[in-house]
Amino acid sequence: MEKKVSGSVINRLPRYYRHLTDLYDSGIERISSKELSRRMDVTASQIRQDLNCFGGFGQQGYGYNVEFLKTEIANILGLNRGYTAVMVGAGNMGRTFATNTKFESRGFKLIGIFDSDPAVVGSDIHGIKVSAYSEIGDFIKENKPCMAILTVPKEATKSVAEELIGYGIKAFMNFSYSELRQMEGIIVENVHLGDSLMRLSYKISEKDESGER
Amino acid sequence: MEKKVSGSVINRLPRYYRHLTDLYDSGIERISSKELSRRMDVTASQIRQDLNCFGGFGQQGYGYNVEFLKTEIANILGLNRGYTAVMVGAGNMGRTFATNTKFESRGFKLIGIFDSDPAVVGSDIHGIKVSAYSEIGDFIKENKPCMAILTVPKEATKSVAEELIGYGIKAFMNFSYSELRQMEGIIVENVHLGDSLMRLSYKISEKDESGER
DNA sequence: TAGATTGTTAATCGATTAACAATC
DNA sequence: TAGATTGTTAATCGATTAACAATC
Repeated sequence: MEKKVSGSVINRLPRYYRHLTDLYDSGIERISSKELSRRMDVTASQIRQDLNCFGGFGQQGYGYNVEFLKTEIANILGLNRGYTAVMVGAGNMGRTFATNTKFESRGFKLIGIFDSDPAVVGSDIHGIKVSAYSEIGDFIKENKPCMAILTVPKEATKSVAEELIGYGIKAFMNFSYSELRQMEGIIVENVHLGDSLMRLSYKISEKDESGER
Repeated sequence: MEKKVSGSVINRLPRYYRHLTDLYDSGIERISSKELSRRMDVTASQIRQDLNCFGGFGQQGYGYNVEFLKTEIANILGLNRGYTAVMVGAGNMGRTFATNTKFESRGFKLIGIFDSDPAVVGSDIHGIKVSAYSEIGDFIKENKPCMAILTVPKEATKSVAEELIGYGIKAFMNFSYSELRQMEGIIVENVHLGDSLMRLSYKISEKDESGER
């Protein structure tokens, strides 16, 4: 059995992937850990350590081939596995996230959107027709998506998640204010945009105070 | 000089605040670190260590008074300082974030929204009239907001940020795909919702593989 | 008072950085 | 070959957990 990769490393992987994609798109073919560290504001040592959790992707004296490394990280992240996802909640947040997010280049294909409000059922979001929430059970049983994005009011979060787990959903991206507890065998990413505001508030306060004295 | 509080602690503060708010709203008056640790899936030791970076808010044999602790954390986060913010970009993301976010309970008051597209200038978002981007300089000089939320296309991010820094903006919450580099004296929170998708993809892949063997 | 639970120190654990031999 | 830069080990640093005396 391979040794488990630490959460800190995994959290950094998407950022590496983004930077390599940018480098690739701007036509840069090779990069050293030193140059990448300069661009990303991290140490070169950390980059080499992180990558070597998964294998030796570089070459002494040369650095890393951008295209190769980008592809390897995509594989590590599982971005080419064609995972499918459904979204529950076709309100503002659901619409915006479904429309603005490049799902396919982040590992998922969004195959269904559901809402319980008859007023939005039938409308079109980014090429997907919103279905009635009552149909989600049959849809999941038939199409077997592994992930669900929850953009529902906070009161509904827990019960919706439990229902979907019953249908076989194994992972959630939860946008609602209500935190989804960790559950055995279920993968959860809670997104809290308000937390970023509070962190900004803290950092501004902190600076204000150091400036005052 | 007080010793600097570590980034790990600061990152956890908003989550403590959310949980205390929930406890308060459900009428719970006191809580022990042990009970809170159970609810939050962290260790009681960590909770006590974290809080004691800022002071002793509890009482031996009793625990913590929920209302008092909530208020103290709000003060630590600087949520009552009435910071003001402007938003640049009145597209989908801007609209949704402006509409769905309880700014005032996260430390900020949103006082202006700006866009360069004449088609959206003049429209109303959550009670705020969208102004022409060309007017933002005068607005900032007059109203002195300290923070700007960027929901602009990635090509525009860097130049907009530089312009706003010129007008005196000191902190950014950046939603665009393009990462804003750390700059001397400027506070930056980059939000990357796509990263959460990639982390989910990684975790699903990881589980798939362990299941296969 | 006795029981509970904090605040805080000490021990452990893990993550980051530094250093350098291997090697392209 | 000489120079550059990786992969990897060792050293450092910091964060988390455990333990317990203080005390409400």
